[in-house]
Amino acid sequence: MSDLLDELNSEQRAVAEQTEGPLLVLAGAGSGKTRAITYRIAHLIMTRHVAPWSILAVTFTNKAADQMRERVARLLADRRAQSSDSPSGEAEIQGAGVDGRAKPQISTFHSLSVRLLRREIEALGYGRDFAIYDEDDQTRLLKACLTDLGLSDKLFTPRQALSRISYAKNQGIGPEEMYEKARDPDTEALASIFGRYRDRLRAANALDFDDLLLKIVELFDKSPELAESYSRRFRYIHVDEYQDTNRVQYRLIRQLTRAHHNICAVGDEDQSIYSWRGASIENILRFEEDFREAKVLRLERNYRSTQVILDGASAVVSNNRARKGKKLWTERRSGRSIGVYQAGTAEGEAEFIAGEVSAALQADGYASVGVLYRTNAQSRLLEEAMRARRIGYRLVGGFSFYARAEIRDALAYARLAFNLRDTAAFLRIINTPPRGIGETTVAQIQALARENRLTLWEALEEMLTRAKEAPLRAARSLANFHTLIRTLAEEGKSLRMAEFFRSLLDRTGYLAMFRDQNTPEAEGRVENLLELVNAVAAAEEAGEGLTAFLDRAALVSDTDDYDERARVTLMTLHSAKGLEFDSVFLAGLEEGLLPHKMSMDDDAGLEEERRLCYVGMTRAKDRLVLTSSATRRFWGEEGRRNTRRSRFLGEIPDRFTERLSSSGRAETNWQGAFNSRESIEQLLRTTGFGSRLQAGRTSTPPGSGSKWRRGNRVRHPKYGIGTVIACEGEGEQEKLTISFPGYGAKKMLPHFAALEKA
DNA sequence: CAATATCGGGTTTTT
DNA sequence: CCCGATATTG
Repeated sequence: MSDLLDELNSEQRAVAEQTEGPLLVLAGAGSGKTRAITYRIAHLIMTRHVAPWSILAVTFTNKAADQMRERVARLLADRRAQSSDSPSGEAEIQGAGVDGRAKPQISTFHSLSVRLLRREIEALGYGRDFAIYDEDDQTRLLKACLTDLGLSDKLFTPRQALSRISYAKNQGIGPEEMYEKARDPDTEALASIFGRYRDRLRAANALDFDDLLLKIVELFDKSPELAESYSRRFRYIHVDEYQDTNRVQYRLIRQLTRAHHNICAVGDEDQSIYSWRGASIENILRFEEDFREAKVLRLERNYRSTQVILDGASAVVSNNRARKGKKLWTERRSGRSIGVYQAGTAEGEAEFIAGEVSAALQADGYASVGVLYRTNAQSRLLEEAMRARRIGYRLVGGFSFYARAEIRDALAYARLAFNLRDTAAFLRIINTPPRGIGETTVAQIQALARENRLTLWEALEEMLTRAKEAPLRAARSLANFHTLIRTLAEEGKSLRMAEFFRSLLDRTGYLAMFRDQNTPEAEGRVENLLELVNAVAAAEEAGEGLTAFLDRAALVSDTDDYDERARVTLMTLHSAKGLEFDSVFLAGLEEGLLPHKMSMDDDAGLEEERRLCYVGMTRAKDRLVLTSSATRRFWGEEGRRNTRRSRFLGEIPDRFTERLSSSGRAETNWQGAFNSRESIEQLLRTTGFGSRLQAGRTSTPPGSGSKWRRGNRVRHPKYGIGTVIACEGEGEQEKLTISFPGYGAKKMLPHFAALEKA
């Protein structure tokens, strides 16, 4: 039998073969951990003949889950095709059906929980048609709670309150406990807000994101038999990004492994960047105590980056104390030094990056480029610079499709039709489009609901009944709205999904509202809505029901629409985890930005910032450039503020870096000190003269045609002057062998090596 | 009740 | 600077 695992290195292979008992895999950046897991799953199915449905893999993002699912499917398909004597035989033995139960369960924590809860939640007194509240819904609800309690939003902004509530929830703390532990009146107030928030969520038969995990854990606590039965079903459990699990997720994992200890946790303590969301690095550090018979394996060979990038990144992260420590290595010895550039202004920084990106794209038509930054606010300047150079880019973060108002409105109609208790959906669309139900009327409904402990929908019906005796101005509008939603609820049951949505958009007058506006913006919204119908139709074709579709829409996140084909991607460091690019530009390496000022006061915070920097650096395969600006304007401030270079830059030894000039070329260290525009600018600045030198520079597209000949004298940023002794290949593949006095012969790609004729 | 004008406050990271 | 929340007008 041809061995599947021959395609792995020996460390990865060990991971795949260690199928029984607890296993902790410490996998460095770029060490092929996804590969190890996917092969492990395939190995379990193909070689160990484990039933696919008894395998579970949990990830944090939909993107990671999709990718893993795809890769496993491909592995299985390839192998089945290969065992040609029984092309269908094996599949049948595995019980491959169309119901999906024959596939391994690969999903995010959140979608796994939703799946289980849709089946089991009645045991907790919720209806199975529960709604999922996203941040938008949560904020509305929280504001309503503040009003209920007669509190102004001065004390806490809804956002602040929510984030503290969320943190508490993830620590497993409820309102009562928060109240008892409160040491100050603010926290006491927060506890009462929390309590009200919880009650109103429940009354709306709704769960917020945190509840999705919390409730399943609660359910398993309440019914150990149920936990036991799920644990027996999922006999082989994999957890990706284990370092990012929080307490609730940890408890869920413990519950699911109670019938066995077959857990394979994969993580990297150096990439733990979600402690602010309750993730605890402790989970990975104490794995061996939790599971006594645990085996620990390390993946330390890196397949992604060049040695110099790895060295630079390791140098930074090695300043952290809380880590198990590991040594990453690669066979990609040669590579261009890490570029370091300091611009005078943030605009200049963005222009520099855009220029470099453009050059990289010209040099290699297939190159992928990641432009990474700490805060979303930084994206604006970068976007502008990209547009100025007509570089196509994709922005991750910001507003995803399902976060757009028009899409959320349309979904709210569907949600309300499906679950009449859904308060957030009700409030969202009761007067969208305007149908004569104004603020005052809505307030009346809410008051009625509150007094009589009714849902908004029931309160609405009650008002209609009363209106028969005492006339009510908005009665007609309310009755129309009532009929509308009733009709939709009916249609939701009888019509096919795509039809239902088309009818919904039509009956509500929602689509017509935009069509009438006749503005380009409204046109875009119409298009989005039609796109939504397409998405619904596609889901229907894939056999997905309305609930499943709405669930998925609720759980999509910004990083999910990351498109592998986009060549240039702009995103935050957090979103970049798990991705890789040929070239990476890391912007804003300044004190206060990276490390961010909100987390640089204590050691734990600072270490997390350092890990963030590490994550960013290790996304790069061939080229890494770190940029900063000497001044920066903070949200519309009049003047610019002077910045200080990030301490992380100082943690990278000079031998791994090269200072870049504004043309993108490496500055020769001593000679060129004051002969570039950039350094003159710098001089003027430091001597107190404002520089008016503006960026009218022309970026020199590198390496067009073969300009290298044997015998050429060349200058290399790191090795100095050398002589070309051999040329091979052409274009991007062109490879030179160069002899440098004192370093010997080096092979290098001029495209990456920033060679200059000397 | 809806549409437009003005004001004030806010940015760390997100499933 | 950009957004949403409020005040004012039609």
